[in-house]
Amino acid sequence: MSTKAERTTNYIIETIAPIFNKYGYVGTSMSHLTDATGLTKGALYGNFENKEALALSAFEYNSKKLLAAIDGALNSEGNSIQKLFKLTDLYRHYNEFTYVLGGCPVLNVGVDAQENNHLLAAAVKETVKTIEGKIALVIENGVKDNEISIPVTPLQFAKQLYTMIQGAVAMATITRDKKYLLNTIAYLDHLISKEIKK
Amino acid sequence: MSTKAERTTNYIIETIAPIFNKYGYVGTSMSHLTDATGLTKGALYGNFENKEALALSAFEYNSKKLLAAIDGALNSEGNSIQKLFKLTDLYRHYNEFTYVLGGCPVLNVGVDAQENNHLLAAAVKETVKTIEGKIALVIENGVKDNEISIPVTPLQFAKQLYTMIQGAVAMATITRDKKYLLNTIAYLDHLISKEIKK
DNA sequence: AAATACATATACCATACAGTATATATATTT
DNA sequence: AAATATATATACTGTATGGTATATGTATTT
Repeated sequence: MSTKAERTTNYIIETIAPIFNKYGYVGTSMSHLTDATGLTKGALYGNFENKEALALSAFEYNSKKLLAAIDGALNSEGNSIQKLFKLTDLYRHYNEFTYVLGGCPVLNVGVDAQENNHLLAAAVKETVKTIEGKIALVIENGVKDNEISIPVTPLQFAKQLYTMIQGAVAMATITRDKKYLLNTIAYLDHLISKEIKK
Repeated sequence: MSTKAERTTNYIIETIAPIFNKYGYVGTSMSHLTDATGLTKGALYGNFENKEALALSAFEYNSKKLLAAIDGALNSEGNSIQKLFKLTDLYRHYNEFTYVLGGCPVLNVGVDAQENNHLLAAAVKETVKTIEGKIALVIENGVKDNEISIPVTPLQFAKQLYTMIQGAVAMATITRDKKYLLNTIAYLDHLISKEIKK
């Protein structure tokens, strides 16, 4: 059984994660957090050193959820091509998926923290690297198994793929229009089935 | 000859534009702005109604600079394909271009203002629409002149193109690695010359 | 050059901010 | 159940925030 503090800590993190993600590091105030959690500053500062620690935990929480979803797609049954389709499927519905997270953590925190919190910015960079690595691994196996043929290295291709996906995420976020996701994913599915599949 | 206030107003806008773009709407404080301009709050509030008006003017200033650069590319001499290459050329060096603006205004303000300032968010949306329209026009003329062949409408293709570009901008911003821009632009140049050029 | 209009600086609001010391309440152990 | 350890609430820092009234300074007009 977990201690009271552990449960409170978890409750705080999952409650504030979408808030930091939506309003950004500077845009989120401690009163935002006390309001949302129904706890006092005493409770928050009893479980976290400061605002920065709260924001970092919030991002890590969202990042883990995202990475778990990506893992779910890329470690699913089937060959490499099928795994990539599972990934594009995730991003086809990324709007709904990220709703509870308060938006895309990579995009929101990545852009927001850039000049406002360097620890957060570094954490996002790390998440990006992890995601690209996961995609690259699937592609690498696809090449090994003679399912996939690409003109660049697996990591390079993974970066290209993820860049296009994040472009759709960015545009959908900025314009609040999920068609960007739908159309880009349609394009990527075409790319996967017609261009890289042997 | 312009009045003193006009000159001061212009000086304020061009000085604060990169600051708002870098630190965001909430992340930028009035003391940031007085420090950067060397002026007092009296001067700032004498020329602008409030912080929001300052931020809107700052974004409009950056937006105009961006649109002017895009116009410079798309209205250059040559056929439609050549114009598109001029556009990709702009984004190949987008890092250097946006340095004085404090980063990409579409990405930075688009993400930052989303939940923090709805007027700003709407202004970015408008800028996106304008950019997509400009690109679509060039593609439309290319189709008319029988230079270009695309499987979707010109506007749809323009949106796809801009989405990929903004993906590279986002990734380059988040990771501070301009290779994303170079590689994506290389891919787009290939796409233009091998896929859509007749 | 004097009078007037305009622009900027100063000094000040009230409020919100992140953070803390300490008291009170709640779990956990004995 | 009592004693102890732990967790949360309260009340309070000092500072920074956006914004303003007014005084001072600077252009522009006459």
